Amino acid sequence: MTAPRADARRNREVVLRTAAEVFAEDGLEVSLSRIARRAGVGAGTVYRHFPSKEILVEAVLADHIERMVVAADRWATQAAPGEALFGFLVEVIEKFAGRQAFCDALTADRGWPHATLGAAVQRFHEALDRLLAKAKQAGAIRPDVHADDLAALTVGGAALRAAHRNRARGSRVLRMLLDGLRVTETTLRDSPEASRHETCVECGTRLSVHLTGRPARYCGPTCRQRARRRRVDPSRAG
Amino acid sequence: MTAPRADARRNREVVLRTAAEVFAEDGLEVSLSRIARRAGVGAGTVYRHFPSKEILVEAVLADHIERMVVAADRWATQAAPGEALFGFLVEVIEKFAGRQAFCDALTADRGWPHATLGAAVQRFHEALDRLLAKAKQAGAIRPDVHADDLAALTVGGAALRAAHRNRARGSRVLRMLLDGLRVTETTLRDSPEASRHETCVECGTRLSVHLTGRPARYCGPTCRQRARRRRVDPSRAG
Amino acid sequence: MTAPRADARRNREVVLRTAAEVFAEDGLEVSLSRIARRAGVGAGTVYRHFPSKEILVEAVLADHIERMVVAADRWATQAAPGEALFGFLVEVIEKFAGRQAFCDALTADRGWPHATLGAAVQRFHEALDRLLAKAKQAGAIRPDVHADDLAALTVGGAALRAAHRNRARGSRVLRMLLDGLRVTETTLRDSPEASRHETCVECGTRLSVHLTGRPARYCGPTCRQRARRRRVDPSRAG
Amino acid sequence: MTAPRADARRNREVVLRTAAEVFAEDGLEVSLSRIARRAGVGAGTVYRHFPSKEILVEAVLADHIERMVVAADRWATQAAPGEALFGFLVEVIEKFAGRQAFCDALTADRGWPHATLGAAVQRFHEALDRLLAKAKQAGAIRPDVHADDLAALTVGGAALRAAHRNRARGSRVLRMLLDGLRVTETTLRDSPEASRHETCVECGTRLSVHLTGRPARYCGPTCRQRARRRRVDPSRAG
DNA sequence: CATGAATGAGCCTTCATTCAT
DNA sequence: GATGAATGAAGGCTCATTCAT
Repeated sequence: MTAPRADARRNREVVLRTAAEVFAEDGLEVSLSRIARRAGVGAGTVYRHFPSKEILVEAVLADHIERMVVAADRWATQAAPGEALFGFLVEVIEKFAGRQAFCDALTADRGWPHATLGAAVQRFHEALDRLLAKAKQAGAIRPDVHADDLAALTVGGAALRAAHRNRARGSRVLRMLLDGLRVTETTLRDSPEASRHETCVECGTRLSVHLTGRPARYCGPTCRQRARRRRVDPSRAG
Repeated sequence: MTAPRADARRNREVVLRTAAEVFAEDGLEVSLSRIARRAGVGAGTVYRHFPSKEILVEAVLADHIERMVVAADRWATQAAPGEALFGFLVEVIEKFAGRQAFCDALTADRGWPHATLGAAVQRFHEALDRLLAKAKQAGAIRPDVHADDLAALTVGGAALRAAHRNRARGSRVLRMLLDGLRVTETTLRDSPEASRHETCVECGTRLSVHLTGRPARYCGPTCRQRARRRRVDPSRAG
Repeated sequence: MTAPRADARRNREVVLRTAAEVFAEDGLEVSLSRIARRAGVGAGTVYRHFPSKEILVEAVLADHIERMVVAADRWATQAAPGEALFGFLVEVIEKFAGRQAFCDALTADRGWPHATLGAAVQRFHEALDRLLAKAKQAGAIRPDVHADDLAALTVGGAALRAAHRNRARGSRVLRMLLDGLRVTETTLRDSPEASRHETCVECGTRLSVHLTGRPARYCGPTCRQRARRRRVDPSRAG
Repeated sequence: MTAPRADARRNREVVLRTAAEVFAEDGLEVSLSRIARRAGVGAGTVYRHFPSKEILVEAVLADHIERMVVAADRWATQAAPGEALFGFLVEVIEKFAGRQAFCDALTADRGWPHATLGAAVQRFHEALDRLLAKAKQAGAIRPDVHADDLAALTVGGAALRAAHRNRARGSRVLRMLLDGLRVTETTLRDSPEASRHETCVECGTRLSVHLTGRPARYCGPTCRQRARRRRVDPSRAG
């Protein structure tokens, strides 16, 4: 009863790992038979563990995202808050550079019919949020940055890295961009912590200044509501 | 001689426009028959104008890139150098956000067998280069930025914009990143124009400081050679 | 009323000639548009003169076969009976070598839905028959050879010529074969003119010898009937 | 390891046999789906065994040619040299009559991209050569006949048989032709074994007679060289 | 009448999925 | 459980034929 389990589990691992390799090399379009052949198993075996190609794809993506969650926790315990956040972002970007499908998974709201991937993405966002909160507390990052911003930045960074023909310069540009998120005198003055905001805390639109009354934080009810929704149910965000 | 041409040319336009829409919506994988159906023509008509799917894809991509070239020239004549460059970058990013395939085309060196697309990309890079040169002359951007950096930034920016669930915040993050390229006191001090560099002008690696001798500009022979190649033959870049 | 006729007729000729060339070069499978393009006309013009590809094919084949009929008549008037027949056979074989479709037409009973080709083939057989009759009268060919035999020999000869890698040797083999049809002492003894036959005049099966009664000419009622049919209606032959 | 093989091998056989039938009936142009339907399998199954239509075609042709090689060896061991050769020729002709494509394969030098067919044709020629050599030794056939002549004769014979509406008469004509290859007093006088040749041994052109010097065997250096090439490398022949 | 663009059925081929072995 | 053969629905592409210009 336990003996065959070991075999099966190992097969599952092999298929998963092989699929990840092949997807990374040639995209999600590769045929299942190629994956099966490279994994050294029959097509039927793939189907035993992953009832459809879509499920296999999701499993691969979820697996990689879970690894990023693990990495996030590692950074959290092994580096100062600021370094942890930025180190993690760079690690994700490097890992996902050139793997369009993996990036898509990070932000895709819908289209993935099974829950596995959604849950992994959820955990990824939470881990990112934890790193971000600590970095903010430590004053290592602008306080008006959201976790969503970083998730999107991750995707953009990976695309940038993949697009730059010169790896070294790609890294340099990336560092320049990330440095823009660190606290500066200017950003401090603009941050939500300052008593009076010049731009909408939610979308950044410049606010008209009223000398009387409580200083405005949002450009209008739309952004106020949006920020409220996030506070109530962070998963819905947007 | 002109009579049938009118019909045919209009059909060609319709197919091209429809293909662009469908590609943007569902990616390059959509079937030609779907494009044909949506364009209101038969499959054969698509093939009359574009002898293979690959050619159709390239035509769509090249068309969009050419439009960006036109936009670049428009910005060049209608705005101050700094605004022209940044306005153009934002326009490209907004247009290409969510259109992975279009972005791929911008940086793909090879793999597109027909010359049309390659030529369009070439013109795009040249237009970008012209805007960049003027912006540098006007002191509106860090002088250590290359056209390649901006092309990659464009791709990354489009990905970021597409990835951010909140359009407004996506724009804000983007603006933050682009602002990082503008000249600041710090960047001035780091620029190649300064007498002594702290980082490699080519790749940004921190340089060890030697108090004697001519101040180093590169981290080593690799980067020095790379910069030289670019000066000699800008098209090879990298 | 007559002016456009001239144009049209010329176009018909051009298409017919071009089609013949292209069919000979690349087989019957070539697309009509290629023929039209090479003929310098539009596809519609081809269809004006030949309402379907099949009809065009038949027209080409019939045209070539008619030319052979003309050639047959030329040989009949310009050479001695024996030379006329053998010269004609060689000419047909040389012309049709390597043109499978043209050969098929010579013997195909059915499958060509329109009458044009059938009529041409009929005339070809008649012309062949006339040459054969004269040659027999002149004693230049074995008297037990039928027109059908020669038609089939023509097809086989063309195939042989096309199949032999060495043109000169191909011709030699062909000559050997044709010489087999000329009268020899042996064939004379076997001919129907001899009073007693050893083989069936129709199919060549050896006859059992009966010392009494009228000597048999056929191996049985089947062959007797077949010979009779040919005498009554030569076109049905077989 | 052997279990599924049984099914698969049987399917392969069925497809091969069915394809042969259909090709024989309707030519090489028939669609694969028709073959699949008639074989009682799905289109994909055909592709599993024959990765492209071209490969299937070659497999069918090679299969039939190999059978002829087997038949040649059978004749060689079971009949006197002369009968073996002529019996074999008749068998090939009867089998290939009406199967244009099969005949084409026998003489096509190139155009078949995969080696299978070429190898089979090679073996066919070698088998034919062995039969021919023995027949010559036995004095059962004119000594100036080459294997190439017989290959071409085979093709021509098949075409003749297919073209003749009357099977029995077709056979008779064929026999007449083949008899032309047997040794006669006349041919003996013309053969290369005779001390003085009147025609070129290679191509049959009449030779001008020189009373002095060694009697010529070839009409010129071209034919002499050709004969020499054949002696050195029979596969290049031509 | 000529033109050549439009049509759409059909072909070869691939591949996710099922199922007999 | 594993295997890999079988299936059949698309997809890209061609081309005979029709029809607007």
